[in-house]
Amino acid sequence: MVTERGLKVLRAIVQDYVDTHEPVGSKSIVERHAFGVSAATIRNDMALLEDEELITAPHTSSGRVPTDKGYRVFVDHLAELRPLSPAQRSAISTFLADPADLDDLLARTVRLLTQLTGQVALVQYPSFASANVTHVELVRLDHIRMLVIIVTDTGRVSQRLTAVPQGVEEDDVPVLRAQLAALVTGRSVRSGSERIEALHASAPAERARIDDALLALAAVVGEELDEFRQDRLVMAGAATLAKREHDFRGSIHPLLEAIEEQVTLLRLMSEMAADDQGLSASIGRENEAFGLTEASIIASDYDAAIGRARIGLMGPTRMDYPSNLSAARAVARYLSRLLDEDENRR
Amino acid sequence: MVTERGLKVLRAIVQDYVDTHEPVGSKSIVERHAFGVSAATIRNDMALLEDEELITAPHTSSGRVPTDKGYRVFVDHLAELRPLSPAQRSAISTFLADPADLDDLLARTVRLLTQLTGQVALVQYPSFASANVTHVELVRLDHIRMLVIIVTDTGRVSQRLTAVPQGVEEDDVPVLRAQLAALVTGRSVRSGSERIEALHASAPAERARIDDALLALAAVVGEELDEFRQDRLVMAGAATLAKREHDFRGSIHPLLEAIEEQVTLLRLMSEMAADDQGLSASIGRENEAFGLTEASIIASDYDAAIGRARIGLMGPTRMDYPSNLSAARAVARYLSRLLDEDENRR
DNA sequence: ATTGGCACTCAGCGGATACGAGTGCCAGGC
DNA sequence: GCCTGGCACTCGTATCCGCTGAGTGCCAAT
Repeated sequence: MVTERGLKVLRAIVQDYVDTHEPVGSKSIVERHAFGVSAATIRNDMALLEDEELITAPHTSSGRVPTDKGYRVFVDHLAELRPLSPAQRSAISTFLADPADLDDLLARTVRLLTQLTGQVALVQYPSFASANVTHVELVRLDHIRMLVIIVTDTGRVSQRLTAVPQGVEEDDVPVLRAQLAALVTGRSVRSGSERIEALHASAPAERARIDDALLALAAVVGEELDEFRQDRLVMAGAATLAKREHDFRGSIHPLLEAIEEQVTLLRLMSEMAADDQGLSASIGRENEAFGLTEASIIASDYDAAIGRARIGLMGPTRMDYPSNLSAARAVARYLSRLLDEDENRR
Repeated sequence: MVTERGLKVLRAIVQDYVDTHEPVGSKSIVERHAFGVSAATIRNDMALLEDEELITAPHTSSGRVPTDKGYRVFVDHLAELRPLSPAQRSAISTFLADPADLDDLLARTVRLLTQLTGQVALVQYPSFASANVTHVELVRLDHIRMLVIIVTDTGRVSQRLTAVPQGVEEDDVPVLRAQLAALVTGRSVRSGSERIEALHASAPAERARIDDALLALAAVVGEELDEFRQDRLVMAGAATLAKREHDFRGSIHPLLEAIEEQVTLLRLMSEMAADDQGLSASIGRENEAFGLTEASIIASDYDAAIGRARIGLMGPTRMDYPSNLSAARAVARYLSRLLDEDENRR
């Protein structure tokens, strides 16, 4: 069992270690923090913390370093986040002012986050899976080339150029357009995609009555809708890793891999359990299943009109959790507000 | 003046150094390469090469290492590129088979290149500046939200969701569409963009006669066209850098920076002068103006229907030029062929 | 429960030494 | 005139050694 003072000692160790990047000893603790006790007492507490595997000594007779478990307890018992400076607050609002569209907003958010924290920033797109299709547009470019455009109520637009081998006459376009629209407009992306799948899976006899061109176009629409269902991620700040590679036991390779393999990070971010404030952290070896053992990821939920998504930060296990959590939360809140306004304006 | 054998010695030094990553001495040269002379003779040649600043000794009495200038001479006097292995050849064709569209093709190309060479791969999009606008489509989503779509003859499509504050009635859409089309269809991206600029710069009296909605939409079209004129780049393989950071005098930071700052790399790639085969290389300090001094970039032109563009590789100055140049050339040729076929099919 | 004291441990540092790969130069040979 | 073997010399790297100092664990006293 860890005592009250034991927790304070742990906190001091984490803070000092994050600051100095050096194992912290009992003496330096009493010097830097106003504990009312002597170094020897702290030593006793540290021995207990070591029993609990919250801290560890890199070598006999050296200062102590928090273990992953220690960081975990530290984060869970965080008294308070470090509030943002006024400069940081104003940076958020100026940086995110007047976004052109969602892409632009999230691109700026990710740059803002990496600038505020110096860490790799991750911004997850809100999922479009539950968005509703409002428009399907069909444009005939020439005899066989058609342009299919899909718009959802969340403002996402996607288009796809496709070739219809059997060719399409200009006169047929309105009919095809209406048929496609009947298939998916007003429906959610998910259900639209399912209907198209059903269409292709239907009995040959039934399918024979359907125009081949329609079938081909519907297939394209289906593919596009499936793309809507995939989560997306934008990132920034990878360059900052190079400066601090010794923070990652020498190799930033796993981190760069993860950055290129967006899928891993997406899964990781989705699986993290958030607290009541929407904040979450995954520390060190807790990420082992995702190929990361020397890195921590913290994330904060934000609310878009469509649903929740997350923004996150990835950095060394030994990161400044109070500041980073606080920055992530502040940006997430601001983002939610912007997206709500946006929703109301429509 | 460098003798014939001097050149052979330089070649041996570059090859061995790339292989072993260690300064190469006169003795090891006569061992590994079938020179018909003794180590002392090689030493004399090396002294000459050092006078020409093609090689240098890291410290007195150590083996020699090629200088940037040495690599340059090596590349310029490259007798022949190392031919690709059959496995590599077949990898190219299977990897690039049946691309869905240009984006897909280039995304695959970049992954292929990084896989073939283990370097960071760069693929420049062909410039759309000289493409011609074939369609402008206008879709009314609701009273104020309009969707503008632009298609070029090169198959690139782009769309933009925009709000027209004064609102647009459904009945007005065909007129507006026709007016926009008159402005830009059939014209090149460049000239279309210029006409729209002229429209906005025209005298107030004249502009007063133009519908406000049209002006707003034309502005959006103009912005999109400008975006067509910007070059784009896709990259892959950044993760491979981490393993080899000591190849870059310790810091891969400038490289990661360059990767995040795509603009720099784009400029660098555009400014490189290609030889008659379409190959080019920029070595070490030759890239100083772009913030890179420990890296080399090699590039190979490829022909898209629209015009030339480049694919490239970025790696340590001490890279395997014969193999990498050869890989880049092979992929570029294959890419050109695919894009030509594509053109013919239309 | 806390404290001062004390013996002990061990990483890091600087200096000394040995080693060896590689060079430059020279005199002699083809 | 070019090539070669030989030789003295240089200097980076590895190794050992002893020292220092920060930090610990434990104990007896408060």
